[in-house]
Amino acid sequence: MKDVAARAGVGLKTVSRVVNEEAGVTPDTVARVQAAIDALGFRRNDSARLLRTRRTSSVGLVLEDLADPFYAPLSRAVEDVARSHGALLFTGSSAEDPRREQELVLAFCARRVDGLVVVPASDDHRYLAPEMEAGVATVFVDRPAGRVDADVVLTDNAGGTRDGVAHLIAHGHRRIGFIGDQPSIHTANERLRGYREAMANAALPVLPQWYAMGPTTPDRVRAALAVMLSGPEPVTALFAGNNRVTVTAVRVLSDHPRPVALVGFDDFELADLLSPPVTVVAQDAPGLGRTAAQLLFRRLDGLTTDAPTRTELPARLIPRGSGEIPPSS
Amino acid sequence: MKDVAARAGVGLKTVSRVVNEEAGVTPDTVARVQAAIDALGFRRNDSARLLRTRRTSSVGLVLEDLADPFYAPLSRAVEDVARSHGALLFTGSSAEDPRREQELVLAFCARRVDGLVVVPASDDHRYLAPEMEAGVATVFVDRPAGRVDADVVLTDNAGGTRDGVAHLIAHGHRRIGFIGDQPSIHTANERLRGYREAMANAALPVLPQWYAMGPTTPDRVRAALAVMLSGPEPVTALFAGNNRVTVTAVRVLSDHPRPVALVGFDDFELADLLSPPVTVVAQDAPGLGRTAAQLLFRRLDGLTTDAPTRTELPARLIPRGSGEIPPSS
DNA sequence: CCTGTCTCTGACAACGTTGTCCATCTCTTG
DNA sequence: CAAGAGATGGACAACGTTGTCAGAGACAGG
Repeated sequence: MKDVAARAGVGLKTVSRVVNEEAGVTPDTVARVQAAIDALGFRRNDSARLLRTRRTSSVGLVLEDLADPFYAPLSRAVEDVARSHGALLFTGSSAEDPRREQELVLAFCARRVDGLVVVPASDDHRYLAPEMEAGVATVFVDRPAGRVDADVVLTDNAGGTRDGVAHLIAHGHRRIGFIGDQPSIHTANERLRGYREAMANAALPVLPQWYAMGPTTPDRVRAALAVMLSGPEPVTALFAGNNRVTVTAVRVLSDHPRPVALVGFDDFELADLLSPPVTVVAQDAPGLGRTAAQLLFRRLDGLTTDAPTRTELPARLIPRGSGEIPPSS
Repeated sequence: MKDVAARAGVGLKTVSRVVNEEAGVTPDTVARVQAAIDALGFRRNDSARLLRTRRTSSVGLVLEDLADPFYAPLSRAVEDVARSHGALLFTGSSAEDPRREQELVLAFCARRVDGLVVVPASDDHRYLAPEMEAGVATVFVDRPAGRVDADVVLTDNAGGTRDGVAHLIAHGHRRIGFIGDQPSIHTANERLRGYREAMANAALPVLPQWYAMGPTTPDRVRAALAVMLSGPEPVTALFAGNNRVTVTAVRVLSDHPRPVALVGFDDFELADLLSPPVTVVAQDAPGLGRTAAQLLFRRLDGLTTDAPTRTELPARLIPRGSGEIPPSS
């Protein structure tokens, strides 16, 4: 910038004015400065600029896995909102590791991002309190924040599961299984709760061998399914607590002698091409991201200074076939 | 930092030394400073730090769509490499729009990223030349750079397609269709070339109605397929030029009276669960990202100052069933 | 006790911008 | 013609950090 000023024969501040398109510069001078800028290939250093203005026009996004088909559209939605507000996006994957989450968040804060969108991997975010007090707007998405008061955008996991299980009950099922993720994950618990509620609403018992919570690796899911499908009171339908469970269940059930109804939480591409097409309870991943980001910018722009809010987006049942299979004994 | 220094009763520089764990500070002083840091909740401002050190420890990633199932793993791989080098990642989606690509790239450069990984949306990157000269390491991935000399990491698109089409030929097909993306996209052209070469190698003719290039929306693909499958010389097999084409083709072909063999470029989740399971030519998306990022950091760390390189990663044929269907007339 | 060496510490400038404030110049108006 | 107003331009400090360099003690040796 110094060089540009020298070459154009003007003061430093005048160049700054031209670069920022401020008023009060003669067209003639503007042209001279512009020429110098082009000649020198000058590009403003935003780090310095932002050091001065104390706004970085960037937000940080921490999620579990950038490559996960559920989170990828979410991050794209956050990006789109950020772009429309002229902000750039830092992204990072926590890989479900609380330490990595914290590292990323603090690294973003050290870069002085204006705001954060976080899919929590931990249940204790007190480490964020000083940052939030210092003015870093923060929105948690998909899972609630832990021990800190902040905006939260969630899917109605319990409600969605309730609907899905009720759908199975409406099709005549009485013995329904549930396989969910580790109980340490909030959404997994909520879905289990929805399952229990739906069963209770229909005055149906839940046998201990009918539900399983834990890591959703294929072999664990297989094992859990084997238990549910055998014994004197085998399930005639399964609610799969997430994507990975659904996929494994499809594989297992296609080899099973008896047809078993299936509803899965989370939609996935090609669900309608499988045989039978898979009935799912779909979350609105882009909606989560969009809502969270919009909330964030509303705070950043000072349009909201209300107390933190909790938003729940509905999940939508999409009947496709596998959830409408009648019970068979 | 000033506050910390005041509170600890030491000089500014001493605090800086403690924060950076530099040697030459009495343990006693370190403790005092550390206490002040904790008490004040101080966190170093990296923007300022990096303004001084002229290294931002961040890289920018521009790709077509963060939410695309092909690019998501690629970006995750770039992120992992960046993390292992202590760098953070800016991401942005160009949405296949050259103007957006340039905006993003220049915004990243204004932030003074150390390096860039770019999936080009344009075929002219001369605008990057000044930045690269100024020291921004740049690697292009998935598609070659335009009018600028830089590192490039590609998939062997032509070779992969050749293998896929040869596979169909080996299974007895003589009339093979090809549906690809817009000719303005480099990979689409390469794949078309591979198709032509494979046919030529087997001394097979390629009728004009057997191949189609253009936007890969479902209805256009449907239309193209309808043409190929009708007439006096209908194709008995199809090579689908990308993911979206494959999916649409699966839908159309499942309704088709005559079985038609199918090989698709790009693997996708659940391809093995469809009936028939879909034979694909799989790219190594994480490999592309990893290779590109490693190349980037090798340059950043000064381990390589050679001329820009061109790396081609092989594509791998995965037979699953749909590509092994014999011709039927 | 003086000198030299070594260790620890701090003052100061610099990084590249922008905000503040003042100087100058050119009009307009009384 | 003087004075005021408005437009234009520049000097300087500041943002929060680090690199450079020199000062202040401590300690050993002559």
